[in-house]
Amino acid sequence: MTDAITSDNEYRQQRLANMAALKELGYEPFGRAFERTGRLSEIRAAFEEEKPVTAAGRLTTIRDMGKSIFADINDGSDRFQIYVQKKAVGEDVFDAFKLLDIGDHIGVDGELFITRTEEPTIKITSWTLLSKALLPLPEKWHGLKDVESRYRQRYLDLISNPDSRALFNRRIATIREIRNYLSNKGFYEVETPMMQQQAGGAAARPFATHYTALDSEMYLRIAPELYLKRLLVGGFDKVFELNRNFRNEGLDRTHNPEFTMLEIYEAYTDVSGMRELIQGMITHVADTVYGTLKVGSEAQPVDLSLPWREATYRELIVERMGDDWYDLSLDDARAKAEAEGLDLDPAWDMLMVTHEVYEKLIEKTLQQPTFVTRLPAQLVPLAKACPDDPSVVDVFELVIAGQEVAPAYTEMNDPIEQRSRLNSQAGEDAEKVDEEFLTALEHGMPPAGGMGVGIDRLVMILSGVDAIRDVILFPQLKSRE
RNA sequence: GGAGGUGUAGCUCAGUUGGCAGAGCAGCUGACUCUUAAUCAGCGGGUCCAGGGUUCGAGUCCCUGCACCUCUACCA
Repeated sequence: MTDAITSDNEYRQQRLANMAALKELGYEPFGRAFERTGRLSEIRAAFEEEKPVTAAGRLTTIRDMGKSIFADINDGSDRFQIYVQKKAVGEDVFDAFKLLDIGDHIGVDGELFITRTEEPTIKITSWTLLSKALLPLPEKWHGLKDVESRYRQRYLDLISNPDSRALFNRRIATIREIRNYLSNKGFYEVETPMMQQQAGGAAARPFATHYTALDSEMYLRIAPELYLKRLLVGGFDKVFELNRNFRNEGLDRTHNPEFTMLEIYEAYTDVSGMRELIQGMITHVADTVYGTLKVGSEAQPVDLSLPWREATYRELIVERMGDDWYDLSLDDARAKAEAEGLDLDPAWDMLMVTHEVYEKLIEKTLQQPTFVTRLPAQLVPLAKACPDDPSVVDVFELVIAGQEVAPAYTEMNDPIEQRSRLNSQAGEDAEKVDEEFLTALEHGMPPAGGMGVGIDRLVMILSGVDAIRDVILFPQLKSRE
């Protein structure tokens, strides 16, 4: 099955024979550029009976009626019916057409008409072979269901499963609309290094590689953050980067080792500026791509109507675990959490127990968009403290459909404080601290709000799919050797 | 890392108690000038994921491995 990619079976033999026969008749099996009136979707949109058109596409079905043939071609924009009549094209051209197989790319000249069953159709006068397909397509009715084949041979999935193609069209449109939105707000899109001497800006195991010319170890970035902040120092007041991050960690339903991340930084604002921005951005995408603010799936409906709920971390904990939660002794709190079915590490303190409650019992239940604010400072070492309470930080986590979609910070711009936090984070690996970044901060980074948005996850939530592999064209899979 | 599930024709799937390997679509031959999952008649097509084992006999039972899926654990 999936490993028989170039298997030499009867289908391939038959198609090779058809190709040889066509060659014999003067048809070049692998053609060159072919000028068409337009995409099939454009031809359909400008349909006019008796209008001459030139079109191209892949043959997807053939209905042979004897002296006339109906077939469908598809160019990725649309499917369109063509009609080949022996009387109209002549016997030689007609007989040669019968040597075509489903999957072949052809170009056609003809005239538009509407059949008795009211199907817009091209009645062809001539056709050209553009590319012979030597292997068959998946079945027309059931499509390609085998999950592994759908990922490994995504092209077959895209050809035979219209839902999959539609989902990737939405992903493409989502990314385009995010860029439009941010560009219209005056943000500059920048590109910063994906290969870094130190993989900073997040805590994750990086992929390591070796740069031969410099004879040095390099890492694929786990986040662009530290470079984007250098640009804040350099005078870019509104920047974003929308591109790939790489993390050398496990694979599962919601994690792919390379994933698409949007990071946004804006000078002279703070976390509340980010809140306005993300609400505007996501509702813009929903409006323009989905045409509605009611998105997600039937099982996981999401209503993006504004305003979105805002709740402090503490409020959510108390709401779930009772007014007295923060007055309980560690033992009593543990007992209460365990009674809720949580499995707690004996070494955990109150902070960790409480956070386990948040992650396991609360976050997953936040179906509608919720800004969780005022997180404990210990959990978020790189954000600024709230002015009225240094034990909590001025951040939010936007949670939708039980998933963290966008964390935002009022960014740390004090180089002294930043250095001490990075040092304590690095522990004994002092060389892991990005000194050049700290130097940049000492030149003065304006106060700023910053935010990260996991694009794959956003697409999953808006489209209501639950596997990240379904929104990444070529997800990571193990080698089959 | 752990547990469970799946793997059969190009594709989608059946396969009973261990007893000749099945269907639909696709392919091939033939019929058919408005079909659209075209229809009708006929014909081919298998490394049953791989490797061992049990048995007179294994797609089916046992062991090992591989891939994929789900749950779980780890992962700021």
